[in-house]
Amino acid sequence: MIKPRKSPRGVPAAHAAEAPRSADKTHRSASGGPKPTRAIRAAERREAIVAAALDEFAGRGFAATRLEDVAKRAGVAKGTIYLHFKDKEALFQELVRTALVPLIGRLTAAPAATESPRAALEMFAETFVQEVIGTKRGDILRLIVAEGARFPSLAEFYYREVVSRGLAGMQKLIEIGIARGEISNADILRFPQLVVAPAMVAVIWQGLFGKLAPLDVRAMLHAHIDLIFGERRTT
Amino acid sequence: MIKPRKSPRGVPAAHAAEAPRSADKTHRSASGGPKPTRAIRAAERREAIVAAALDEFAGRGFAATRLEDVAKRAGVAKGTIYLHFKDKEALFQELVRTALVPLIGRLTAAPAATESPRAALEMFAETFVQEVIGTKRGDILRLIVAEGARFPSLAEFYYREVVSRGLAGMQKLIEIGIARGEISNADILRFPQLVVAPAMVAVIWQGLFGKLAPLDVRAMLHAHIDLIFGERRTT
Amino acid sequence: MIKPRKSPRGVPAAHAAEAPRSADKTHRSASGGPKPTRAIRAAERREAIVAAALDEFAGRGFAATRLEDVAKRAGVAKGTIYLHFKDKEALFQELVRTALVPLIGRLTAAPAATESPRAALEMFAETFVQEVIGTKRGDILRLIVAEGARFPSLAEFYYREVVSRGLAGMQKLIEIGIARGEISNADILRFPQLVVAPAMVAVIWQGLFGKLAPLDVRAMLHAHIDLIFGERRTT
Amino acid sequence: MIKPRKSPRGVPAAHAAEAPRSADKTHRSASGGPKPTRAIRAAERREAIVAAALDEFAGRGFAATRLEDVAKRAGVAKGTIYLHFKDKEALFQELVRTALVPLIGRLTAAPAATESPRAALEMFAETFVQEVIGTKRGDILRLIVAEGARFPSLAEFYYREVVSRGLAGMQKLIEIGIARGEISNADILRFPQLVVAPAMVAVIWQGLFGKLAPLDVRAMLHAHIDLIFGERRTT
DNA sequence: TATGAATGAGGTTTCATTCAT
DNA sequence: TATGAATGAAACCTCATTCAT
Repeated sequence: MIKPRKSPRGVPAAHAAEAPRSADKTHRSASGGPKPTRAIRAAERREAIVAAALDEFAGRGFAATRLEDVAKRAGVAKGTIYLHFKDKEALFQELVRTALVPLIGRLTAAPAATESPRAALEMFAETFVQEVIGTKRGDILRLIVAEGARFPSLAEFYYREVVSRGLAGMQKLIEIGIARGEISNADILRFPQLVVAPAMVAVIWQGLFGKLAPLDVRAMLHAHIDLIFGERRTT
Repeated sequence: MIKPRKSPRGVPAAHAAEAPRSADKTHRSASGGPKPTRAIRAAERREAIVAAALDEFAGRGFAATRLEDVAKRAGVAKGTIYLHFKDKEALFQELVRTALVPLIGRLTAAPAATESPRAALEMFAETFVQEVIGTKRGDILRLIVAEGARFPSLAEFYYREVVSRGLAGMQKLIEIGIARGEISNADILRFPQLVVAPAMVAVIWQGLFGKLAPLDVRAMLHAHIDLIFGERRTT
Repeated sequence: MIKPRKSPRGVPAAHAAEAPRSADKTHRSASGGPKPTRAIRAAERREAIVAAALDEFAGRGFAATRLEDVAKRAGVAKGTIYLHFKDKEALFQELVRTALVPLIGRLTAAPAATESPRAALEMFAETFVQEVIGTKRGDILRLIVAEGARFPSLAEFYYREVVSRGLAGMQKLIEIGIARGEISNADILRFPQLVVAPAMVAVIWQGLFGKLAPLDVRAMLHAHIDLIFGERRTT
Repeated sequence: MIKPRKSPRGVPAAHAAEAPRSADKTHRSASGGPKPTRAIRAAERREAIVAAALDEFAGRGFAATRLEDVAKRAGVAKGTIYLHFKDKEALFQELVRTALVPLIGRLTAAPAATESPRAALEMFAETFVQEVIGTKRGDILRLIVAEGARFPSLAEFYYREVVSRGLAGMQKLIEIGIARGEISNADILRFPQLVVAPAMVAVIWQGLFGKLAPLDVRAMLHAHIDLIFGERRTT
């Protein structure tokens, strides 16, 4: 064996992180289609790189992540990354951007789906707990919080694509709630951030203190919904 | 012992750092006070280093900060940093720790004001707006959010010294509010995080989107207090 | 001995670079000529590669030239170059060699014109000005001057095929001139380099300083001929 | 045998090149002065780097030279180079510039020193043979010829500081020669390059063909002087 | 035969850390 | 105690070369 060159002189690593995805040379694209064409293989590799990058960036932050580790984890050579991404920063930004697409879908789908604002918020909370908290999507959120200030274009993108849309959706919901008399505090309308704040804090909490003091996120979000709607919940 | 270069440009190590020197605050005033003793000068340098480190770390994150820049900003030589701190990581952790002391003081002082829970929260909000938002203290908060996951000992310290105490204080306040009938939703007691969440979100918001979409933090926090107390505010 | 990454699976290694294919000039014209045979197409590609290589090598030098750029300029894929040339160095050497053939032809043809030595030299000068200065051939000359020291076999080839022949021709010319009494300084016979030196210098000058201080090469070479023949020129 | 890394992006070898200057830790500055101060040591290191760089660049060209080799040869660490020079290119340009200073001194001193133009030229030739041909200075000249086209600012510098001055000096000399009737061909005045061309060619010749066909540079330059002055030399 | 995605050695450059002064 | 020149391990990125298609 070769000893890949990890922590210089036996310094721990602090971050369990191996198991290169052996790159499944025989894996066909998701559909059971014909044998993998070159294009399909390339797309798979690109995905593997992005997935590996997510793990590494989320675990170490942008500056401390080594592309060699990303490559190893993706099961490709270092140079291969550069066939798909101009440089480390492009990979990082692309990662966040592409990872956001399903996140946006998930979360903006929720409010649109239902009748009552309260039910919509509860569905949002449930979706958030299931699909964000403790998942890669949560890592991405924390990544943006952590690195956003250093990547203005990324912060702007995130604001434009996720934050402003999400908040606009929230405002719609709140308007309905106010109109129906379910929400009494009309000021919330000006600050839809108040509605989402506990979800953000939950993501951060789990990242920082999850090991020390796990948080019952679902219960917390429900308590928050009760607060907004000014009533006891039945559950 | 050898251990020449621990984490290259890198992060972790994860174990505890050194105990801060007793940091004599005995300032010689600018006017011709008693001539600065060696100890005083040393303490001043240490402070200068910490202050410079705060600026640099807050602006670039841990990994991307160069000690040379810290030294330059502090007006000392690179080597001097190592007379005061074991290594980059020790400086970083020390910085956060010492910077937290006044932060803790500030914020836990507020709730201590006794009149009404609502007044206490409003005072907390006002203090937060004035002393945290847009200040170095806000930078520290964001720094912890951004780097905490990579420094478990720091997260633990922060949880123990700030978070758990702050939340305990909040719980006391909420209890009083519930006892007085000012707060109707008793579940908040289980999740004092809900009370602080908007403040956290405000700090993050200003860091990421402050330029794009400034947030009226004071108004938002007041709206949140209204929400908690289930009534319109008079101001 | 290790020989880092050569032929990965014990493949023989492929001996020295090939002889240029007979380079059928039978261009298929754009209009519907006879359909290009495979051999013709291959020869055309090879020529395209060499032509592209000349441009790139002349512009950047050997080490700084990227085969990808050569391929792009030649309109072929990177791998195709390796179907025609063993490696980068073989392409380079081949380029210089094949490019020299017409150069040799051109210049040794000139002295062959028989009338008077002076007329021969003037014809040489004229040919040089028209066919070398400011052309690809000039680039090749500079390329040899620049890289020759790093490619002894190339320098040797150049010396054998071009320099020694050219100088021998010059000596013949000079002998005639001396015999006719047109050249009084017999020592030039020992150093035919003296006759060619200004031409070399002109090529270098144009390459380095042509932009800053253009040189009237033709006039300079004529002045030099006057010098050799010890008289004013009539033109 | 180990031969660890042949010529990676690079060129050849073709250039015996080791023996790091063991950096003489105890060597005082040239004068037998006091023990080396930090500044003196720093200057010595800088000189060692420049000297090593000259050897390497002259032997391999700019692109193919590895700074690691320069460092090794200079007896310093790789990083040390960057304490003295911004990057590889800065080192290269600085090297040529500083190396030119003594060259300029040498050569322009010569013509100024004497009475008759012929004697001046002969002294120039002698100086050139002794101080340039086969020396580091010759390497620099070839380096400029080889790389100048890729470093326009360097070519310009060389033109301004060396070429234009040298040619102006030559013109003065020629004027005197013409005035005295020693030089009959007045056209040379327009092309002082003609006077220097053989020297340039000699440098190139020795670099490319010196091993194959050594050139008696002194004799050649004398023959050239005879040519210019239209007479037999006595020596 | 032609392609170009993939490889990975190796190059330049950075920067935490040391240590002679 | 303070300095900052020096170190050298790594990081990012390039590009000659290979090989499956």
